[in-house]
Amino acid sequence: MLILFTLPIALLNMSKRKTSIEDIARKAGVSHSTVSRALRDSKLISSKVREEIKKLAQEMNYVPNAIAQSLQNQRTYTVGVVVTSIADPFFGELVEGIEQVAREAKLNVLLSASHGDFEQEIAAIENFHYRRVEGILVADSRVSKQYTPKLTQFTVPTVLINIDTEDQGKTFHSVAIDDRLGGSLAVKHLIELGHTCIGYLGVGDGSKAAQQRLEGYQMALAQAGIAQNPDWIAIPNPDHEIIKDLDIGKKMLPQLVEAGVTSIFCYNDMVAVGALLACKELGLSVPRDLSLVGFDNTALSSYVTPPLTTVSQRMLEMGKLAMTMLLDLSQGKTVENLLLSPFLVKRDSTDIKLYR
Amino acid sequence: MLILFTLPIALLNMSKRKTSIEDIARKAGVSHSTVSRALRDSKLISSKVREEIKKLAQEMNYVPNAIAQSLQNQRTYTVGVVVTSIADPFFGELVEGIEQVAREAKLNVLLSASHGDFEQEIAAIENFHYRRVEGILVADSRVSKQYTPKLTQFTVPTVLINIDTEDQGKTFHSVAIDDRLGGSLAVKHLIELGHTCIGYLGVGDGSKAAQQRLEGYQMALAQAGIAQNPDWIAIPNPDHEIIKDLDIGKKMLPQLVEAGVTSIFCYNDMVAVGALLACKELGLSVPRDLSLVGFDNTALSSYVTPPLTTVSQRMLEMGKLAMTMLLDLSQGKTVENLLLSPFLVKRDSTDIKLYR
DNA sequence: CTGTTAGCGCGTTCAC
DNA sequence: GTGAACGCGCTAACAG
Repeated sequence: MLILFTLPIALLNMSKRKTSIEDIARKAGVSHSTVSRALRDSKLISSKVREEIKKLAQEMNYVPNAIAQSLQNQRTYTVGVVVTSIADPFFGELVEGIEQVAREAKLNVLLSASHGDFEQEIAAIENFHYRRVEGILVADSRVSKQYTPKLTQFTVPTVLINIDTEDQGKTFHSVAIDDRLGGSLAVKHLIELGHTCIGYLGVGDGSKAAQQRLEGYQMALAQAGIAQNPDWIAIPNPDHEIIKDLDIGKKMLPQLVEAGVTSIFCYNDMVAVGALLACKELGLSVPRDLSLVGFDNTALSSYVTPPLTTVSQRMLEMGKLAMTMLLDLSQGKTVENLLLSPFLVKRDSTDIKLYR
Repeated sequence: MLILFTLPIALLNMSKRKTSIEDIARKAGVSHSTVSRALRDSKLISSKVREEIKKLAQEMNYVPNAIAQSLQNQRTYTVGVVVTSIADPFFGELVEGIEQVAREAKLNVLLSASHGDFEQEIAAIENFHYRRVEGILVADSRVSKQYTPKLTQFTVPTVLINIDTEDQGKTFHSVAIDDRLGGSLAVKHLIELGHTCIGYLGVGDGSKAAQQRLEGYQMALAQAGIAQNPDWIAIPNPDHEIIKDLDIGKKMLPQLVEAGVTSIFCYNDMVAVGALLACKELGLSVPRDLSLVGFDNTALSSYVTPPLTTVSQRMLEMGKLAMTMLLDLSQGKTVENLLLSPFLVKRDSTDIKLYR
């Protein structure tokens, strides 16, 4: 009878359930708390039995159970990260940065993709909450403003990345890139090269980035006292089917050339590459006939011909800073929102204006 | 006395600790198990108190504790993923695929980067074990063979991605790309275009991929009955300082041209782009004077001029398949290792051989 | 239908 | 130095 009962239990233990401190306690003829102490190098335990228990644990290849520990410690050593798309090299860099400093702080990263969908973003964050993460990072949500009501319930430190937080409460913190400065840098560079007919080639989403880069463009022109021409600004109608940035660059370039610009600041590298391709079709030489500046400093920008002058986003750094901020936050420190300054990367797609 | 004791506890509850089913049970005047059942829609509970409890839970904005549930269920609904670098767009795509099917299966993804370091890979996997993940995915480890001894201890289903498993035991499973076939596809394409002097431009790491792509090249030539020339194979000395793939392409191209090839199969897109740049410097036109084939089908390949003919890796699909395999595994199904067939993407860097 | 009890694996008093 | 007992939050078995 006794055998009939112990057999299946033993089988279960062997097959699936991992060894616990109770298992090794039984084998060592001590109590489970002695084992717990021995494994944690408590000085209360005689060094003799401590070594013995450690050896035993090794043999039974014991692996402590983080779940049980979490329940006891009230700590999960986990942070949650939400990005719109993992495949986007941009967010890849960002997550890399986050993971690096998380790892140093002995924290693990739980990753979720929202695909730009509001529902999925909320679901991901609630799930993180459910799992008791110790911090949350949300990157580049376009629907961020709808967050506020739902998110204020959350007690977990949260930092938003590349989201406009000007109108947010004190609940959230953020690190973002200064797109206005970026646009301004690009245009100033062109001005320094002697250009005065400078175009802007943008995209039609209503994003904060799009708006601010354009503002940077206008600011730089105004500061230099250069007259602005509406025909030099090309932005596709937002009603249009969503087309790829590359195609936007391709299709919109001719009208700017037509309008007489000698240089163009493009919303991003993709648009710039599109413009570059269009130039080739038109028989225009870059930078001889037309100077082009991109934005983002994606890997792409250095491999096209000619390599693109562009504005660097520093996503890796943003990830590191955001995670560092999260760490500070969970230690009760007060933090300041960060607005990172992008910088110009000069390559070969820009040159001094030729007077022909 | 009683007040002195309850006050700090109450404060603690208010400040940090989230509301538990016990909290809401107390407020509702029922037992905690009644609350548990009500929340889980047990039919044992009268619909009246069930609704009442649910409303109460809502008000106290109760969020169940996944940790406590895990301890009880013996399930974590978590899988661990190890990649060498998250920033690499390649792995970004892979992880995207993994996350997509994980999400459908209600599983969360714990992400770790190894940076190609053996120690870190092991550490990541042990950490996953410690956290009781329900499955592990490891991508592209070059030191995979050293794994076996350590990893056989693990009972968690594990699938290896893009790792040669021919010599591995039955403990692990894998999905990988057929590099040999890929190389063969590329070269066959060149043969069909009339080329007979076909070069191979490779890299000097001793990876399985490097070796098998070269084998594919040789196989295709042999099958077509085309004579092989050692001078048409350019592979940098592995002793050299580790240089970037792009530079390898740039530096090694001239010697192949010298040797008289009319087309080249490059180890990857990066090498091919390097070769492309070198061609420009030499005044060679691609594909007029020289046809070039890459490997990987990175975003890059479609944006250079001319767009690169290349072999597609399908990382997104690999991620999906690997995760699906993991799911099957944890359901006790028997699975077969997968060897994915890459396919050729024809673009503009290859053309029929011109007789001049 | 509902309450009581036990237990998931572990850390931690509090006694001995 | 060591063991017994309790609690972390929850589910499930067993009583009523």
